[in-house]
Amino acid sequence: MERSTKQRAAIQDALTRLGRPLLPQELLTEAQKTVPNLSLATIYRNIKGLISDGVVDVVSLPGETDRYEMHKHHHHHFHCNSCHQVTDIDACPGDLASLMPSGYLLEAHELTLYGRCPDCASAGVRPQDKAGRST
Amino acid sequence: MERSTKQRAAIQDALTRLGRPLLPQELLTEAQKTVPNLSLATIYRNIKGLISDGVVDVVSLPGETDRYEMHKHHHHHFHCNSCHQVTDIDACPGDLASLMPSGYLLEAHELTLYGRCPDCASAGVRPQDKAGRST
DNA sequence: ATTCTAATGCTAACGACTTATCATTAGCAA
DNA sequence: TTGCTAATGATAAGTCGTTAGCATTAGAAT
Repeated sequence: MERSTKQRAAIQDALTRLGRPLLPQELLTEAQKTVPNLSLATIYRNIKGLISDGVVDVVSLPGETDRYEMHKHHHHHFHCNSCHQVTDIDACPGDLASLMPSGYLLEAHELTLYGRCPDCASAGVRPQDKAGRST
Repeated sequence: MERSTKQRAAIQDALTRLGRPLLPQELLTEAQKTVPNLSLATIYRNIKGLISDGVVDVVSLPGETDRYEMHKHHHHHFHCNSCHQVTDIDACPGDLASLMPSGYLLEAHELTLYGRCPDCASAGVRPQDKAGRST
C-alpha cells in the first residue's frame, strides 16, 4: 500500500458513497462501476491494508460474512430481515454494566437490531428471512 | 430422530449439564465422556434434529462458529475475551425501539457482551484476544 | 522517456465448518 | 429372538469466504 491506485480510490469511494457496511462482493460490484475489471482479490488486498491503516473497520454480525465500512465512532447496526442490507445505528443503549453477573468484567459490547428498513417496511414485504432470531 | 440412542442422550445431557452455548467440538469432547467413540457427524446430525424439535437453539455470535444450547427464554450472551467461553446473560436492556431511526421497524435484537469471566478476571489474565471490538 | 517494483487480474489453493456416503451397529416391534 | 431399518462411526467430499502464486500492468522517481 505504498502507491495510490485507481482501484483503491474506487474502493474507498464506494465505501464512503454508500455509507454502510458492505460485503466484499457488494464492494466489488460497486467499485467496478468506476474500475470495470477490478478483481475480488484486489478488494481483499486493499481492505486489509485500509484496515491496518485504521481507515476501514470490520463489521461482523452474527452468522454473517464480514462486511466493511469506513471507520467511525462507536455505533451499532441494523440488519434488514428482508433485503439484508446493514445500516449504521448512531445510538447506544449504554449502561450495560448493570446486566453483568457479579464477578464478570465488561469491556465491550455489540448490538445488532433486526427488522425492516424503510423500503421493505412499506413495500409488500416478502419474508425471505433466514433462521429465526429471538425477539 | 425416531429412535432414542445413548448418543443423543449424551449430547442433550452435555448441553444441560454445562448450561452454556457449546461449539460442536466442545460438545463432542463433553459427550464422549459418556459415549467414548461418539463421532462429530453424530453431533451435527443430532443437533440438527434437536433444533427442528425446538429443544436446542443456535447461538451465533459475531465472527464465531455457531454454538448450541438448550432452548430457553430470551436472553443474551457474554463472551470472555480470555478463555473464549460463552455464558448466558439473563437480562436485557429492553427499550431498544428508541434507538431506531424513523421509518425502520424493529423486530428483534441480539446483544453480545465482551470482557473477562470471573476465572479470567481474577487470574493474571493473558490477553490472548482476537481482533478489536468497539467499546 | 526509462526503470524499478508495487499493485493488479486471474485463478488455483486454502482452511474451517458442515454434510454426504456407506458399511456396520443397535433400537425396538413382532 | 428375529428382522427391519434408523442411527452411528469413519472419512471423503462439499461449501464458502479468503489468501497465495505468478505473469502482467502501471505508479512514480529519476
